[in-house]
Amino acid sequence: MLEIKFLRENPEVVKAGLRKRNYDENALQVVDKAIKVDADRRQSQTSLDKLLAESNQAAKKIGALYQAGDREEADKLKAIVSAAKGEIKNLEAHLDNTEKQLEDILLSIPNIPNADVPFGKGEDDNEVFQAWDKPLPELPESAVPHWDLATKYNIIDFGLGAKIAGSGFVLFRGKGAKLERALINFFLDEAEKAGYEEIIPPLLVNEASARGTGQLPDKDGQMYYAEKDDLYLIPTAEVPITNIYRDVILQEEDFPIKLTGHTPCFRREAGAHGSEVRGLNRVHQFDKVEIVRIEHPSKSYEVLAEMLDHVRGLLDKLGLPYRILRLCGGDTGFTAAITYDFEVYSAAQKRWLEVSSVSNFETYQSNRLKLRYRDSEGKRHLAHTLNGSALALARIVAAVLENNQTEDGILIPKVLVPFTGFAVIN
RNA sequence: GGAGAGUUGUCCGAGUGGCUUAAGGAGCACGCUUGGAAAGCGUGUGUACGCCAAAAGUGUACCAAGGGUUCGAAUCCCUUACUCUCCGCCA
Repeated sequence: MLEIKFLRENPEVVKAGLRKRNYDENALQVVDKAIKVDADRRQSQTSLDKLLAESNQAAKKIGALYQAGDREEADKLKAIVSAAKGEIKNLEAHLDNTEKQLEDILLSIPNIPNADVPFGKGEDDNEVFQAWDKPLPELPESAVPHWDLATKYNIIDFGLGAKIAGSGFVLFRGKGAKLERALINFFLDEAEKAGYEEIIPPLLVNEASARGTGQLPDKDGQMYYAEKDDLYLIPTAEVPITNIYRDVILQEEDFPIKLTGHTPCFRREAGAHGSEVRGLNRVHQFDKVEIVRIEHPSKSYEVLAEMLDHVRGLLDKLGLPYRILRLCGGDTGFTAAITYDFEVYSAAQKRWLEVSSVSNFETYQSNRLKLRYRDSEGKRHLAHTLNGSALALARIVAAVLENNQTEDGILIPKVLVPFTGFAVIN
């Protein structure tokens, strides 16, 4: 969430950011509301602190009086302090209430988009940041989408996924499973080469972690929730990995922090149907390798560019046609300051599929996480957090299967062959 | 799942209602001392939110978390989390 101090001092900057997210004048009032509640909060605290200071002093005096044997005077003072307790209780309740109200308001305000983020309402307004400038693959008439290839070669079974778990769950088998595992290992090895430390985190997280990275409260309902244990299945490795640094004060020399991890990702994604979501296009559980960076604010945009390069490299090596979108204000996620989406061309479906989303959250997550660093003068500042998919597996599999299909089978990209142990699925 | 013992600052560790402003030690930083270092000595050493134009300063809260008792709680009571030991179960 945004820092109240920033909001108080720069209300117009915040409003300009919210306009980019298509807030109308009426909705913008949330900013003034926050400032008003904050003023109330500070005033309440000042009064409460004063009362508490007085009562602390009185308590001390009572102790001294008892020790001096002056019970009468002590009892008199006791009566006075007791009488003031009601007012303290009231003020405490009021302060508590204002603090909660302020937090609710702040949680409802999304991150301020970076200046580079284009205006726009939805996905149609996203800017093509880097187009695919070579010809798109041409497949023969006989080419089929990946769900048909999956059945033809018996490598992915959607029916069994549905039988065992439900619609939206898939089962990989044989060479399909091996391909999935090969991609995971390839992505992890590439991340390791780029200097990322590999993490295997818990796949279930507590509420504090889900709040820390911003899945709660705004994305409640998109996560699977284990009620008996009050735990959430992770929608992305970003959640457990970034939360390593919840409530942490780093030293400047701890930067750069580069972490990666493969996890299954669980998403409820209610309400989608049709060909858009067929096959692997949208599933409840998919594998993903994530890269996470914790950075000094002065470095975060440099690092963002570096992350884009890393993802480009992966797709180049796999030989998949891709383009990069810069998301517009209306499509940029709640917690991100800027997001670049990578889309891969899936030639049989003739569709672009999102396979990576790389974002700089600036201080929005770190403020929730209380993730800070100490500068050379010993002052504390919020760090910047960034993350990106490198990459999301299911859709990559779809594109690899479709784009590389031939009469004689599906050709495995060269870089993957050492990981799969076979060069063709037939 | 059952029984018991714990959780104090950067770390170790004392602390059973007011002489605690959290003892003592270690670490760290700075200074003195030294040819230089070690030892020794001295000083300082957290987080959050207020007040103040700001710095200086100052107030409040924080002894796992949240509630409660009391004029006053690290200390007493309740709930929860986590750690350890033993038993049970288990890949």
